[in-house]
Amino acid sequence: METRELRYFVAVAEELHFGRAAQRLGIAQPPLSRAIRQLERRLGATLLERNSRTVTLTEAGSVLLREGRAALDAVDAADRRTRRAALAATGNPGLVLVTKAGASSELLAKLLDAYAAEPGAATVDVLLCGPGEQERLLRDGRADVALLHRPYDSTAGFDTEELSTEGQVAVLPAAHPLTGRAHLRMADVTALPGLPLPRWPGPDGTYPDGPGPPVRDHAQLYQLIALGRASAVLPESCRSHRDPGIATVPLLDAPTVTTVIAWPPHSRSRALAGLIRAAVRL
Amino acid sequence: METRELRYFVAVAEELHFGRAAQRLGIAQPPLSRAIRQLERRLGATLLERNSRTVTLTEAGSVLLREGRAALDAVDAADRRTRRAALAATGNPGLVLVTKAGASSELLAKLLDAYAAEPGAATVDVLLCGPGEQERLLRDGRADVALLHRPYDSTAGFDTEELSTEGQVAVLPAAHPLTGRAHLRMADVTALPGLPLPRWPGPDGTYPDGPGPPVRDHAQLYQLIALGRASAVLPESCRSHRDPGIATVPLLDAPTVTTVIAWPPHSRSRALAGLIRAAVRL
DNA sequence: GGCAGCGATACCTCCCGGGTATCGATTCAG
DNA sequence: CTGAATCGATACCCGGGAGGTATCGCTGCC
Repeated sequence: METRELRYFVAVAEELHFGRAAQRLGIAQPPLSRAIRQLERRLGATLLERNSRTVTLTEAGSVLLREGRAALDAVDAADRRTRRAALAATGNPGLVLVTKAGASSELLAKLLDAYAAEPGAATVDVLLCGPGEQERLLRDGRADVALLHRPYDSTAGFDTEELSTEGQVAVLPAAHPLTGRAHLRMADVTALPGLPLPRWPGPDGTYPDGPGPPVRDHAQLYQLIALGRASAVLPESCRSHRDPGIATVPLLDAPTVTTVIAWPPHSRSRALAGLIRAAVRL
Repeated sequence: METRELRYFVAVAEELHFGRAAQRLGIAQPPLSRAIRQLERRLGATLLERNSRTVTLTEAGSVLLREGRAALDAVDAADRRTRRAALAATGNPGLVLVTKAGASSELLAKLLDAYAAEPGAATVDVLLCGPGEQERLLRDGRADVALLHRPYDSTAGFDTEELSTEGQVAVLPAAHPLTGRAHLRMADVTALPGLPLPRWPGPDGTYPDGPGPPVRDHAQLYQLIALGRASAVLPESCRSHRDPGIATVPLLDAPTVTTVIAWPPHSRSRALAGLIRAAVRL
């Protein structure tokens, strides 16, 4: 199986429309139809059910979509990491660390300081992204290491070390009556009239249906909360974000959040090993 | 990057010889040379240092060898799992479980019994292989789930659940004087005159240099021990293998061995989930 | 210095990936 | 019920590139 075929199939499987998929791939529709047919013949499997009006995935098709994405990520990672390794030979053998924008900022600062203080430390580029994007960046080689937050982020397929564990707090507009309480329960927060929990985008960039306002990062979220349009449940460390319009109340029964440092298995560069060592020493 | 190019590069990087690599790939040498050059041009990296007499890997080349193997495994896995999914639609949605030949046999028997007793259990094919091969089989889709033994096997990149932990024992010929002792230490066993520890093949199928006899599976090993030609350090459960020519003595300071059930992340078939559930209940 | 081994180059062939034009089926407007 | 629109499949053509053969050039080594 060639990566070209995989890319074609993934495009069609995501669009469920040969014309749009062809457009996205920058080719005409007929060669795309042929390529998919040929792929099906070679696999001996029907991947798509097409009745000239709608296209749907078969069982085998969804397996290939999932596995094919992973395989394409692995190929992309091979490409990028090789390029980086070639650059490293001439100059800058840096690391790329990715984390959610607005999360674990003091932990990250401490980590970067601790690592920079080590002899022979490499430069660390910090990449901020929305929630759910980190796994992707780590898998396809755009990042070398990530700070993830269980149970929100999945650590499946990565090596990890736990860095810290913390409870969660309710984040409310400062004027809200509940801010006077010493503590709350999840049930108090999930159904606040007029203060829905926000919706975060999924891995594909689209927002799930629901009542809350769509939100891309923590800055947006804080602003919406200060405006009295949303509430949130966040790790305790978000309290370091001082904002007069926002108050936090401890939650007794929210799941604890574990911050972990994660990296792709088998990647054992000296720089990465040093960063991980610095992290576990924190 | 196309998988064809990756296959070509991996072949050359493993053989370090264009002629042999071309033969292995079933093509002539000139197209292979061209393909590698083109790959290097596109990556903007020198992968191989060649001086018309010897070929060596550059730093970037070893990165691409490691990452490329992983990517090819992922592509192979996509291929195989899609084929299996297509077959499953027509008939047999079975699982393939891989474990080291001769290890954890009673645990495996209990697991298979427990799972088979569940309603709606799928058929489980058991694949036995040499040590170090399991990770490969799991990564490239030839197996769905494995029993691994830490710290001997690496679980990097897989999801795992611990099943059991046990100490290790020295395995000696029955006639050996040390068999009378109540217990031993590692130092007593590693340097036994005339009874070297065996050599297991590495992931590439070749044997490391050393004194011990090369060994492919546990049956061979037991035979060599009974013949007085080798000794071994194995998990306690190997005592279930009763053999009059063989005796075991507890080791006080050997690392404990943890048997884990491991599967590729993101693979969540109903059958696999059931097997894992049965395993953790044991 | 001649020879053997090995990778690179030159040059040719042919397959296959991609394009355009068109067909056939299905859906929907009116 | 009919015509138009939409969409995937088919027919056919073209060009690039993958692969083959012949050969060159370099490098150790008797």
